[in-house]
Amino acid sequence: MLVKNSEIAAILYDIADMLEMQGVAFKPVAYRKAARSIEEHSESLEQVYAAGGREALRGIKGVGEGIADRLEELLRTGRLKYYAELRKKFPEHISALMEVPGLGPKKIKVLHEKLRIKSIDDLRKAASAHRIAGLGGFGERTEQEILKGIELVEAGRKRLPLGYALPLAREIEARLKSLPFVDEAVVAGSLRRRQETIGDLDLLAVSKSPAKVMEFFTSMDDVKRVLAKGSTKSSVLLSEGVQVDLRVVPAKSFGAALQYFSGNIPHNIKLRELAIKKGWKLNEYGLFDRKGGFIAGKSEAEVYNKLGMDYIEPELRAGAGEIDAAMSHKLPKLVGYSEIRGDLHTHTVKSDGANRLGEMVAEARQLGYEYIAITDHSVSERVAHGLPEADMQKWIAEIRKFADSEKGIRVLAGSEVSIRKDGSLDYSDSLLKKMDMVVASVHSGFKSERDEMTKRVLAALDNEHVDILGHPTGRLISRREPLDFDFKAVVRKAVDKGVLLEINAHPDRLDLRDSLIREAKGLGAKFVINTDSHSVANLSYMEYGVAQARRGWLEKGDVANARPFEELKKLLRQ
DNA sequence: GCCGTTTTCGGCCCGACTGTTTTCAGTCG
Repeated sequence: MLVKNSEIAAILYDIADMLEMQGVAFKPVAYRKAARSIEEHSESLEQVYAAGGREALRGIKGVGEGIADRLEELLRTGRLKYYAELRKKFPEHISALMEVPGLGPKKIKVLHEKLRIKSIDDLRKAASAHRIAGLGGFGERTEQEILKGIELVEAGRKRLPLGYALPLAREIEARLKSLPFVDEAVVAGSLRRRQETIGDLDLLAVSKSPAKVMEFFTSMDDVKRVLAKGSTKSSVLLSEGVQVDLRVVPAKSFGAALQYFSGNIPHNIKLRELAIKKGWKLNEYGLFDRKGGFIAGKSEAEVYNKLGMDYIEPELRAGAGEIDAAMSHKLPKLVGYSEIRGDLHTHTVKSDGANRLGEMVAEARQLGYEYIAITDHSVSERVAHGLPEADMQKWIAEIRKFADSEKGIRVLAGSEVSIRKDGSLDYSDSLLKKMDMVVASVHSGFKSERDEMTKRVLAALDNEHVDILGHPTGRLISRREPLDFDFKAVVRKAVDKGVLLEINAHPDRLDLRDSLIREAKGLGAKFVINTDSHSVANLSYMEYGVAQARRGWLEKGDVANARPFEELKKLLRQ
């Protein structure tokens, strides 16, 4: 029996919803906190429990005596009586109703009790038949909103990968900035934290004429529906199905508002609790003393400093220990977006890329890089036109020849070599030895058992020619689960053998994920941020990889390709 | 149900928007 963290979290969220529908106070918050922290925990609870028992479960934030009991039962038996009991009180599909915007536990409770509504289908029928308007607290409008809400649910609003959401948000930001009555416009929310996926886009603007800004925003060409429109805050749904929220504040509140709208929620709650302890109040307008006197708010740094801590970079605002670190002046000095000096994992038309060697190198030069490694696929990647041994041999020679004629940028010849089922590599040692750069990656057999996969990856790391472990967990965001292997064992081996762990910057991968980066750093690992580019345009993905590294608390010194070539060389295996 | 340089008991973030309301509850982020 295998229970994934995400499944456990889903059960806890479910419990929270049901408790809320029963009108239970505070417990829902506690269950949600625990669910969230389990979701974000890098190690599977099964392993946590196997290794450290109940005490180890208690060590997870938000898990106290009560929830530890629930988890223990769930992990031991695969069932949870408490959950089953609750489920009996509610129809099977009722939690689906929570997905409908505008419906929360209170309204759902009324709908269930008065109209016996227990599914989206029931809801649609009741609303269409006008049976909902007239119910206490419900009216004509609510009925219409419910019908629209059902449409939204069924259209399936998915979370957007960072790499798709950020350009879109920047485009809207630029539109706002171009307005004469807008003094400032910035991307906030989970986008500013550079979270790997984004639910909706949040923007913040400064203006003396908020009404005009609201008017412009809600009547943009690509607005499909206006979800809310107020004097300082509006939400719209764009035609491509993305929700965008915009808030306007006065200049003196800009810092406080930016702080507030950048979140995340646990981070903000902690800050406000700190303010309360000092007898103050923190909201989006500023930090205020007992009498309502303005203490800070113009800049974010001001707010953090007055609360007794160092400025915290947005990527760190996850409620994962950053506030304690900021108070004791122990925050990392994060690797900067402009500190990357090269890309060590790229493809060309020789295998499955879209651009030629010369074009890739020209673009790298354009980006100001000191070096780039060309790493086309190895033989067993048939669909990716992986090169047979002899062809790769020639290709390496060709790249070398090209490299010799290039001034001002170093071109390294290598390959992204597939790790076979048995842990051996796709090319002979004699060929690997000739390469400047060997990126070893798993491309097949993703479903292998944990032990087998662990052995496979460990064996690959034992090959003395491997420089980098490519996209280590193999996950594809919302499409493919990460490989199951003993992460600690793999990291320890990589550290021992001097293999760099890749942070793959492709928006669909972002692999390693933030929590694993942090864990690996704790074990002494060194990293490299690569784009895995299959075209010149892909080289710009580097930004997302750096964001991921920053979310993993990495400093410049942790990242091999933030170093000049001579230093990088020392980090690579000879 | 969780948690503690104000607490092992008594708190638990805060404000905008909406709709159905004559002063506010529910939802959302």
